[in-house]
Amino acid sequence: MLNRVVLIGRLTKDPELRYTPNGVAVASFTLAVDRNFKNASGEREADFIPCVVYRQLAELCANYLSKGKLAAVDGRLQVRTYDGQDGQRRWVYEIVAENVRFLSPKDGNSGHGSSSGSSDVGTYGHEVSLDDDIPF
Amino acid sequence: MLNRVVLIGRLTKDPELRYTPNGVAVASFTLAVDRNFKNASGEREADFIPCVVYRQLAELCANYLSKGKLAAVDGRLQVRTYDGQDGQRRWVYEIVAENVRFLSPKDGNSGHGSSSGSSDVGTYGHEVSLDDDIPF
Amino acid sequence: MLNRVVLIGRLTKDPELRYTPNGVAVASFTLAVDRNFKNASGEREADFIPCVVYRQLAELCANYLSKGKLAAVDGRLQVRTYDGQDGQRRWVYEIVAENVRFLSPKDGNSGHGSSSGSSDVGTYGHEVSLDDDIPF
Amino acid sequence: MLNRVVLIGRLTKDPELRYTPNGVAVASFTLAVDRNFKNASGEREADFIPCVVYRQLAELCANYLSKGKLAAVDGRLQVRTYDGQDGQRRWVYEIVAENVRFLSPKDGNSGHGSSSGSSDVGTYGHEVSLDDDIPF
DNA sequence: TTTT
DNA sequence: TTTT
Repeated sequence: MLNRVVLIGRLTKDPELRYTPNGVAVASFTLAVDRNFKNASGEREADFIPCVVYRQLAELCANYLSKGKLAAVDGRLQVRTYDGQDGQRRWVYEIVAENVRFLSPKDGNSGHGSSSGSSDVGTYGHEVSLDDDIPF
Repeated sequence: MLNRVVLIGRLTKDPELRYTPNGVAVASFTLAVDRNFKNASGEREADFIPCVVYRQLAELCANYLSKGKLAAVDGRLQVRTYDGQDGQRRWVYEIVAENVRFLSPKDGNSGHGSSSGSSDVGTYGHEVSLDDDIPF
Repeated sequence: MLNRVVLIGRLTKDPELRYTPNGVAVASFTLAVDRNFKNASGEREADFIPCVVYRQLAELCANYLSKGKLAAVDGRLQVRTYDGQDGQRRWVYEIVAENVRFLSPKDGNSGHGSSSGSSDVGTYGHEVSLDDDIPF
Repeated sequence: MLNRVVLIGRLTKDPELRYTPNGVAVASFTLAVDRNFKNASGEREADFIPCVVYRQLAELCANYLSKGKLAAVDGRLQVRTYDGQDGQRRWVYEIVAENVRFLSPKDGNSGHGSSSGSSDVGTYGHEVSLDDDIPF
């Protein structure tokens, strides 16, 4: 009926970009979302939450996001089921992202690779949206 | 950093109520959350999403909810990990509910069991909250 | 950047249905959303939150919703500004609903009008969606 | 019944910190939340959304946030009513924040004022939470 | 009264 | 292992 998820976290790796047989872009990545409480031994753990994105937004994610980048994901929690090679049924939980916001400063063009870690000064919280020109 | 989930769906079974060794009530149930699109064969599928609730709210859920009842859950997605008896690492995904709203009419007192299915006329969307008297 | 609102409440009146000059249906209604805490004098107050819906969903709301009905709204908070006839600038806050779920049992066909108040036994939590057939 | 809002935007000004007669800290600020569509003249507008925060989180906001900073707010939409000096009833809409995430890099200590605009390299998306040590 |  |  209603299924709404909002996450803010950091990518554990660079996103993976694939294409479906019919050519639809699919990006997947995992967000490390820090919990806001500490465990028994005083450490702050994180939930590692898989996310998938489709179409144009997938390609934007593959371009703008990389390991360690901060992102906000707005979507729904989807549960898929499949039968493992051992005959066991497994469940896959993942967030199907409808919107992704890139919250890390854009990497400066200082010549090295995109997931270089320490980023130059740049803008962030910048606009990358698929909903352009659709007032309602 | 931020982890927020809101679901509306129906309980697939009566909730299970347990207590931790230190006496904290824990209720668990699965919500069937209908998707708002149909699959290739024209059927509307559902995501089956496990939820847990703690303390007083757990006991309220055990009292008010039963198989087939409609409920709204507001909480966060938590991922736990454990090692199966086959030496394989498994992941458990579940919504830790911070608020639960009971959206089905209260069962009338027509004498039979709680998950009797067809419920009498009653009120619903009624208030059951743990946050009473806390203005902010 | 990100603007997400989920509400569950009851309609304070029947929805109003209008059409823009270019023929787009617009439904508006106010949800009374009970707070989950009590005020100083022990009463539970509600927030009265204006909502607008466009296009096909507007017409569904006009058909399915009426005063007192329970509904869930998923959308964004929008702030419009206008200048009053007294030369004062005013602000309008409203939820632009992207999804609406009808949580009250459907009115039975007992012959009287739609906002008759006491509803017959019926189904509820039923599916009314615009997103049909759009898997992603 | 259920009232959940998540926003990401930039502060239009430095937060204002006050104290209630009984000594409760209250911070207020407005978030400029860019819309993800453009208006008729091709510009991207923003919704300006007032937020309030209480207690310890208020003081954290006053310390960490300033004009132009990016923040995420998780809370509820509250509507207050008051009668203006002109005898007219007015409504105040504001987000009562239950959690705030600071998404801008921390200002470096380069000696100048806090809202100096261009911030030095620093960490961001850092943890500032009131929920520490509360596992559930 | 509005931010990048 | 799944609900209306």
